[in-house]
Formats: sequence, structure tokens, C-alpha cells
Amino acid sequence: MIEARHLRVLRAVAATGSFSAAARELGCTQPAVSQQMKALEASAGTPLLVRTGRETRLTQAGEVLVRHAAGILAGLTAAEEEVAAIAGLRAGRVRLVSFPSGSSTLVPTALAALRAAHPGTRVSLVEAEPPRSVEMLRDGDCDVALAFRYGAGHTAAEWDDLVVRPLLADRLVGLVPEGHRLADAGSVEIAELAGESWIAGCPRCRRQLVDVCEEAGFVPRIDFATDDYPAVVGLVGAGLGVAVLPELAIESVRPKGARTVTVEPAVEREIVALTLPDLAQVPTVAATLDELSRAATRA
Amino acid sequence: MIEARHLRVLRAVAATGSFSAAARELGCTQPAVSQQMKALEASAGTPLLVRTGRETRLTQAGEVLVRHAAGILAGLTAAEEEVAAIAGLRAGRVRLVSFPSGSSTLVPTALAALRAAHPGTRVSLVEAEPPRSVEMLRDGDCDVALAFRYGAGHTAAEWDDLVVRPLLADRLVGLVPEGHRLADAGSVEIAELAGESWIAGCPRCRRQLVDVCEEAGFVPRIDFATDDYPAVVGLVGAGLGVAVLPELAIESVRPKGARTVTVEPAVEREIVALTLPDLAQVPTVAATLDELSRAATRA
DNA sequence: GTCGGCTCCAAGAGTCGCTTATGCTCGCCT
DNA sequence: AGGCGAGCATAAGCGACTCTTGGAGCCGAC
Repeated sequence: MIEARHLRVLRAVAATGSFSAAARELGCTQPAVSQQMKALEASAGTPLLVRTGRETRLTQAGEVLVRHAAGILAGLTAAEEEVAAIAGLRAGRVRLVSFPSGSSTLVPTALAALRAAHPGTRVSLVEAEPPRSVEMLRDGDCDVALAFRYGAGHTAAEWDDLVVRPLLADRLVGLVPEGHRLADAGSVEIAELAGESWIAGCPRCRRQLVDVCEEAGFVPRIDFATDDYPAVVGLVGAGLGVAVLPELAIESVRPKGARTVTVEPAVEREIVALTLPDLAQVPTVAATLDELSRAATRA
Repeated sequence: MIEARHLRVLRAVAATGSFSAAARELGCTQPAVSQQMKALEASAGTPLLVRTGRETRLTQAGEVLVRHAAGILAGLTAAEEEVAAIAGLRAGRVRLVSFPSGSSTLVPTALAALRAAHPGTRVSLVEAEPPRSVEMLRDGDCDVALAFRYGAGHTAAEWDDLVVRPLLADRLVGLVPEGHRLADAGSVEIAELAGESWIAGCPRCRRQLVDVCEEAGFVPRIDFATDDYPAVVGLVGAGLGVAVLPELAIESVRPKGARTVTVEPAVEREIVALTLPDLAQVPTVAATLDELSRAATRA
């Protein structure tokens, strides 16, 4: 009989690569970890870890167990959350993970409303870009993930086992330096920017930019690329190039020395909130999704 | 912390509608069930069962927990099944690395037997010479390494932290071109070959050759050196020189134009299978080692 | 009214798991 | 090459837990 407690320890060992580090993370002593792993290997009937002096690695059986552990532990925590919510303890907490430009706009609005409507609920916020944030969700490291996707169909398949709550469509706008020949154009065709020096954002957005430009018949010359959108705005403001970036990303940035222009053809990214099917039943999670929806419609 | 064991009991209670019946189904006494449910309700923080004189029904929280229990317990049993399959040799993989002349003789025999005895196990094979293969083993890039050593004592120290399974002793034989003055000698003293042009094999074998010749009182003139044993045989067959090489290396090569002769004094290399101490406990690895041993004794 | 089944309660014994303490090996730095 | 620190294993001791046995209370059925 494999016990969930053992799986939790195994996962910590696999994540940290060390018994001692796992013990620190779990808040117990190293011999406890050692004994639990011994017991788990005994009940599994085969070694799960290989100790090679310098590091501890997983055997194939160990990998199998860690893979299952994610689902099992996620199910357990989901069950605990839901029961706790029903128990009316209002000890319910929501662990939210969001991409940077979402956490500065949608999230504050939603969390303020959530706190007003349900005092006692606690929310933790961590920032992570979509590929990583969805992984955290599946691993049970968070309850709700804010993510985005370009073109509705592209990444739909990878989320088909999740609850997807569409929030809003975030239009891409152009950003050019003041004094640029198109600074006062109001609206520009993207092809008009073919010869410019480009400043790109996060990897996903960068790929999207290249795709859009390709359809317009040119390859953008990307001189700078950074995940930091205020930095992108700063670079454009300093006259180092032009950029195309989500409207939400510049909402909380003062576009000093830069001007926004509408870009044709219109391109949008869809911002969604994700959660696990089981978690969607948990009141605090449901309330968080609702508040995010409300914040999105107000924006 | 909700425990899987509790969920199992809860499910039995929900299914049977009675503590006593659940106890009978689970093979324990009724107070045990009673206490477990008490503990589960304590950790859930809310009642899960309503005892109405005649029958016990689930509360909403209880229903939620039972609903989650299905998935969690299914995940646990699935994990157990998969691990048991690996432990029971109905599944699992072994990553084997071998030196070239081993992979064409011992390995095919062993893998055929392994597949016959345990269908479902998968084996991957990569070729690498001993220094590199042992490194791969230590780095976790393979599970079993076929290697060899000359003279039992020389390289023993570097493997003292590994599990060494001796397979067979591979005798060195001489190879001379047809028409050579010693082609029909049957057995030759190595000193008789002092003046010949030599064709050497892999670095380790080359060093061994030089050592043996030094003991016989001469330095071999090595005109060609290649890791490719069929090439060595070909060169000898073409009359370009003589060679001394492991019997196993020429077993799968048709010695066209070349003749083998016994060399005195007899020199052997020991062929062994190596693995890490922890991995030796893994069923698939142990089975692979056994089949290699069996293949070696049959050869 | 009595009986049978079910549940809860209490006490005892055994087991289990954690912690502290200690020894050992390995890698690293001097 | 030797000392040092980190990490893992092991042993003993202790507390907690869980199961069992035995008994009592409760409700419905006959």
C-alpha cells in the first residue's frame, strides 16, 4: 500500500535532488526522509532512487511514481480545499499565478473585489509565464493560472483537460518613438514598419510577431528582446526601435517618449484563467474566477 | 492531511451504508472503522456522515470526499500497478552500453533470451568503449555496461564502487595472412613475430599488445591502428601485417585471406558486465545481468 | 417486552514514525 | 595529500497512533 505521505516526500526528493534539502523543505529531519524512502521502496518492491555519491537520481520506477504523484497529490489537496470550503472555515486560500502584465492590471482589480466580497479568503500571487504556469497548475502548486494564447486554435489542445475561462481579448498595438514619421499616424499597416529596428517581448510574443510580419511579407529585424515590458517601452522611448505589444502590457506603464498607434491588421491575444476541473468546484476558486471575469469586463 | 487509507474506508462505508459491513468488507473490526471515520472527520473539520438510527448517510462534505476518493484511489492503484509491472518484469527498460565486439556476440544472445523470458521489457543498446561506457554508467546515462580488462589486477581499483559480474575470459589469438611463413604453424611464440608489421586495435588493446611484446623482449612496429576489428582482419588478409586480437572480436568476422594461430604465452582479457550497486536491485537490470551470464557460459 | 444488530466507549498491547546522536563516505578546498 | 564540510545511513529511545478486546447504550423488529 503506497501512502500519499510517501509520495509527497518522494516528490520533494526528486525536486531537490537531495534527502537533506527535501527534509528542510518538508520541515522534518533527514533521517525521517531516509526512512520514508526506505519504506516506500519496500512497498514498491523495487529501488526508486539511485545514490551515486554526488547526486541522487530516480530509477524508472521512481519516475513513474513521481509522475503519478502529481495527480494524486493534486487530487488530495483539491479534496481538502473543497471540504474546507464546505466546512465554512473560510480558511480557503487561492494560490494564483499570473504572467507579469496581467498581475499589474487584472489581478489587483479582481483581488480587491474578492477581498471586499469574501473577507477571510487569502490569496497568494506568483508570477510565471504561461508554459511554466500551466505546469504549476497541473502539479498542484497553484489553483488558478492566468495565461494567454494567440489565435484561438493554436494552443487549445494542450488545455483540453483544464477549465478555461476566457477573460478578454487583448489587442496588439504599435509603439513608435516620438518624432517618428508615423508617430501621429494613428493607424498604420504593419508592412509600413518593415524596415524598422524591432524590440520584442517574451518568447511567445516574439514568435507571434514574426508570424504576423511573415504574413505581411517581411522579416522583422529584432535588435532587442526582453521579457520586461516597461523596458520595451523605455527602449522605444529612447528611439532605439519600434515594437508591437499587447495593450494590457503597457496599460500600467507611462509611455515616456513613445506613442501608441493602432496596427492593421488587428491581432489579438486571448487572456484566460485556467484551473483544474476538480478545483473549479471549490468556492474560493470559483469566486476568484468570477472576480477575474468581472474585472475583465470592467477594464 | 487526509490519508488515502481513510478515503478507502470512507468509500466502503458509503458503499455498504454501515460501519459493520464496511469492517467486514475491509477485513477489520468495526471499532477500527469507527475510529478511522472519527479521525477523518477531525482532519476534515466537519462531519462527513450523519448517523440516523437506522442508516448512515453522507453529508455534502462526505459526498465531495467520496467523489474525489474515486480519482485519488484510482490514481494510487494505477501507480501501484505500473510499479508492480516494472518490479515483476512485465515492463521496464534497460539501457545497455557495450563495446563493439561484445554487442555483436554476447548481447544479441542475451537480449533474445531476455525478450523470450520477459516480454514487455525493452532494451536500448549503445556502443562505447570501456573508458567512456563506465563514465556513462556513473553519469546515469545507462544501466548496464559491458566492459573488459586485461590482467585481473590492473583496472580493478577503478571499478571497486561498481557491481562487477564476470562473464567470460576472452583469449587473444594471432592473425596472419595466408601464405605467411607461420600461417600453418597452429601455435606460435609471440617473439617469433618480433620483426613483423603490426596492425593494432583499440587504444586499450594496443597498450596491452605493447606490454606483452615488451615482456617478450621486443617493441612491435605498429603500422596501422583502428578501432574497427573487421578492418583489422581485412588489413591482415590483404597481407599488410599481423595482428593479435581477442577471439570474440573475430567471431563474427569472416577471416578472408587470414589465418588464426594460437599465441603463446596465453593472454586473456576478462569480459565483465558492470552496473551501479543500487541498480543491481532493479529487476530488469538483474535479469539482464543473468541473461548475459547465461549467454557467456553457452558461448 | 425482549432480542438482535449496530454503534460508541475504554483500556491495553503492539506497531509505527519521528528525533537525537553517531559513524561513514564522498567531494572539495587548502 | 590531508583536513573539512555536506550528505546519507544506522541505532536507540520515545511518543503517538491504531488496532484489538470487552462492555454498555440505543433503536428497531418480532
